[in-house]
Amino acid sequence: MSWTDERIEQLKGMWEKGMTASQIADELGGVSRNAVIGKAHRLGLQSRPSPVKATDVPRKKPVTARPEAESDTTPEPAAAAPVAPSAPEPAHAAPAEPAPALDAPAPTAPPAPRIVSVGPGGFLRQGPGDQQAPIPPAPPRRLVPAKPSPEIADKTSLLDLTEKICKWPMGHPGEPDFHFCGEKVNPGFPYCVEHCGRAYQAQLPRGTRRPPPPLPFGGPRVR
DNA sequence: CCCTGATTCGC
DNA sequence: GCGAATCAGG
Repeated sequence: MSWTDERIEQLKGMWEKGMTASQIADELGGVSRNAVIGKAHRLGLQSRPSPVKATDVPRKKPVTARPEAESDTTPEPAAAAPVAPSAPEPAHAAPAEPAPALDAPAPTAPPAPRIVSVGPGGFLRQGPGDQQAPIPPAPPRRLVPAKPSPEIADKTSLLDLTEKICKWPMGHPGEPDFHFCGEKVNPGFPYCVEHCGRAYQAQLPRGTRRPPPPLPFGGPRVR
């Protein structure tokens, strides 16, 4: 399997959405987890929250270097550049939703999002006033043509989307019957109540394949 | 053990 | 450029 433009695109998207390399490899099919990671690096995508990068590892383990008979007498004590304390990541801005413009850097007070409570799926619920799309936008996964809806006559097209109607995709982009849910949204969210329930589930670790809460239309593509 | 991402290096 | 092998950590 080769890295076509489309597959690279998918990789990028999934990687940025926070999917694990395994999930991505799974989804793309025909590639291993390592392949995905390797490709991601080659693409310049880099290390988002890696669970394994907690401690600073100076990368001192050349696998094939065989440093056995290494008589290297230079532990280079102060040779390394004094690492300047890197500026901590500012709040991970989540430009998820419509909100256009509004570029007020607010250099003085970067207010932390006011978390009011935690929703059932683990997503953060915020006050009705300052509601914004929760952290990672919905991860509608790849869908498979399970059953073409017969009532696509009055379908909701891309042009019909507003902040008030559910943007849950129905079908596949590019296909003639692709449309959107079109229901009334759960205020503050891009989806209706029902699809919010699907969209904002905590990313299940991994052992939990998603059989119980069935995906919109069939689940990952099978190969 | 399972998982994760990172890195290396032969192809 | 690709990805298996390997490493390192949770």
